[in-house]
Amino acid sequence: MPTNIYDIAKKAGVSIATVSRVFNCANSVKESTREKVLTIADEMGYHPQAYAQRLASKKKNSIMMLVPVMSNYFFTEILKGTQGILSNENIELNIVNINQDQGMLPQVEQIIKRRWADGYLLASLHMKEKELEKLKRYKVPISLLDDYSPNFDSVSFNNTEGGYLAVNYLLKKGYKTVAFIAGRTDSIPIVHRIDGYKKALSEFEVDSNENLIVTGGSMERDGFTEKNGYEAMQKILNMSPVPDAVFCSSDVKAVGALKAMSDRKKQIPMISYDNLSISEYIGLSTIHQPMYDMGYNATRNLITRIHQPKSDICNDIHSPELIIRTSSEV
Amino acid sequence: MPTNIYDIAKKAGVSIATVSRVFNCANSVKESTREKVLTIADEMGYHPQAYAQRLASKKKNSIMMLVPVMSNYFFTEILKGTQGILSNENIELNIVNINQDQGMLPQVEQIIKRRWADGYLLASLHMKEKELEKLKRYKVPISLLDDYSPNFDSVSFNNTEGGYLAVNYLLKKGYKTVAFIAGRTDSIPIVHRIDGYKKALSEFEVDSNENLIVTGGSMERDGFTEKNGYEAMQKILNMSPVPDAVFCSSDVKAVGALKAMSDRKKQIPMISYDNLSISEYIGLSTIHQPMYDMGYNATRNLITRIHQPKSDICNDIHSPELIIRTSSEV
DNA sequence: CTGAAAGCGCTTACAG
DNA sequence: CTGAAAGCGCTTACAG
Repeated sequence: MPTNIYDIAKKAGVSIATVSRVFNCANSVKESTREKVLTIADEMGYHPQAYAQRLASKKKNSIMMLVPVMSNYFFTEILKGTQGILSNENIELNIVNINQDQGMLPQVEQIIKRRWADGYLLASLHMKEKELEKLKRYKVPISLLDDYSPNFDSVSFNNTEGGYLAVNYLLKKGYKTVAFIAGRTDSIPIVHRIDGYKKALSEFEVDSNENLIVTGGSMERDGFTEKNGYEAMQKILNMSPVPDAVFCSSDVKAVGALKAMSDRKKQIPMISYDNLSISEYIGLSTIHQPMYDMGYNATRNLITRIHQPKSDICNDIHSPELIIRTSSEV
Repeated sequence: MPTNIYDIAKKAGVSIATVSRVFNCANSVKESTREKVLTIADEMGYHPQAYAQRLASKKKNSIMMLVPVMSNYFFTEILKGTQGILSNENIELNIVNINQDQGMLPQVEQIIKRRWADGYLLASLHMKEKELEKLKRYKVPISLLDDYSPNFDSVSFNNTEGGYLAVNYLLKKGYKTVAFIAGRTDSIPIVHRIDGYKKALSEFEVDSNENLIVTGGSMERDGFTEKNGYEAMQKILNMSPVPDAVFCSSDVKAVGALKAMSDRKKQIPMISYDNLSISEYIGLSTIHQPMYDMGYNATRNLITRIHQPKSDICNDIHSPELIIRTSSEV
C-alpha cells in the first residue's frame, strides 16, 4: 500500500500541512517535529508525489529538451553543455524525441500543451518560421538551439561561413574541383553550408556543378552515419576525373569516407564538420563548432527567460573555426 | 490565461466529463459533440495537463531510465535499443542522470518515491546487492541493464568471458606480455574483465603482473575518453621492455591509444571492447557487445513487468564475441 | 510554530 | 450518450 501525506501526518500526530512544510523546507517547523516527521517518512518510504506536488504548487523546476535524433554524437556533445549548466541549478531535465518525418509542429504543440515543463529547448528542429510563430500563442518560454528565429532566444552557427571556410581553404591550396558530401539537402544547416561552398567557388571563379554534391544511400539517423559517408566517398572515387578534394558535412561521415579512401588506396584531401572528440585523434581537418558552449548557452537562455519572461530576445550566432589536421594535407 | 477543462466545457456547452471523455477516447461520445469539443480545444490551445491527468487517473505510461553518464557513446548505442521498442508503444521515456560520486542509493530512492514513472530502468549503475535489496520495498517495476542481480530482471554481459576471449587470442598468437588499459578498477565490469584477463594468463602459465594494468590520468566521464586511452598507452610505451600486446577496456580509449602508438611510431597489437559503430571503420579488433539488443531487451523486460508484476524474474546474460580487424594484426 | 480548509485540473464509477 | 460529484495527493494563504 503506497503511503501518502495523510499516513505520515497521522502517524506523526500532526496535520498534513506540517508534513508538507517539512518537505518544502519552507516556513519554520519545530526541529523536533521536523525530525519526527522525517524519521517516519523514511521508515515508510514516503516522499511527496511529483504529480500532486506540481499540480498543487505550479512550481515545476523542470525543462524539456526536444530533439529529432537522440542517438548521435552531435547530441551527445550538446547535452554535455546542457548538463554543465543544469548541474548548478535545481532543475530537472527531460529529453523527448521528435519524429522529423511526421510533422513536427503537432508533436511540439502537443507537448507544450501538456504543460510538462517550465520551458522548452528545441534542439536542431529547424521548424519553419511560420510554424514557430504558432508556438508563440502558448506564451511559454522556448529557446532554440542550433537554429535561428528573430522571435525566440536562439543559439546557432553560421553554417554558411563554415562551408565557406572549408572550401576556401581547399581552393587556396590550388585544388580545382571540390566535391561535397551533403546529406538531406532539405536540411537547413546543409543548405547554408552549400551556400558557403558555392560562395567560395564563385570567389575563385569556378563553376559549381551539382553533380559534385553527393550523399550516400543509407539514411538511417538522417544519413549522419559512417556508412553514409563511406557510400558517398565511393561515389566520388568513381567519378572521372576524381575530384581534387572533398568537403564533408560531418565528422561521423568523414570516418566512413576515410575508410573508403583507404580501401581504394586513393587519398584525396578532406575537410569535415563538427570537431567531435574523436576527430583530434584520427587527424580530421574539420570545422569546429563549440557544441558544449552552444548547449550551455541555449539552456542558460531558457532559464533566464523562465525567470524573466519579458527580457530582450537573445540571438547568439557562433562563428565556426577551421582546424587543420592531417586529413586535408595528403 | 491558460485554459482548463472548465473553459472548454463551458464554451462547448457540455460537462467537463464529456470533455475529458473526448480526450481519452474512452466511452462513446456523440460524433458531433466530439468534433465541437475538439474544434474549441484546438482554437483555445487546450490539452489536458499531464500532471492533473496522472494524479487523477493513476495511469502514467511512462518509464524512466537512470544512467550515470548520458554523454558517452555506450549510452548512445543502448538508447537506440530502448527507442527501438518504445517506438511501438505509447510510452514516454524520461532519462535522468545519477551522480556516481554521491551515493547512488539515495538518489535512486528519491526518484522512485516520487512515483514519476510506471517503472525504472537502471542502466550501468552497478549498485551493490544490499542496496538493490532496499529498492524492493517500493514494490515498483525495476529492470537492470548492463548489470546483474538475482532479484531483478536484468540484461548483462559476461565481462569475464570478454576479457578472456581477447587476451586468449593475443596469447595464442604468441605474445607473452599483455598490458591492460583499465579505467576505474572499482567498476564491476572492469573487475570482471580483469578476471578474464587473468584467467587467460593462467591458462598460458604466464604470471600476472599488476604493473601491466594501467589507466590514464584523465578521469572525466569515468575515464572513458580518447584522452585517457592516449595517456594510458603512453605509459605502456614507456615501459621497458614494452609489452607485446595490449587489451583495452573500451573502443573510445582505443582511439586515443592508437594515436599514441602512431605518434610514437611504435605499433603493438591491440584488442579493445564495445564495437561502436566507428570501430569497423577504423579497423579496431574488439569485443562485440550487442548494445542495441541489450537496450531493447532490458526495456522489454521492464514493460513486461509493468504489465505482469508477478511474472518470473528474467536474467539475460549476453555472451561477447571477438571481432578481429586490423588493430590486432600489426 | 501549527491546523482547517480551499483549491490545483483532471478522471471515473454511478446514475440516468 | 451525458452529467453531478467524489476523489487523486498535494500546497498554501489565512487564522491563530
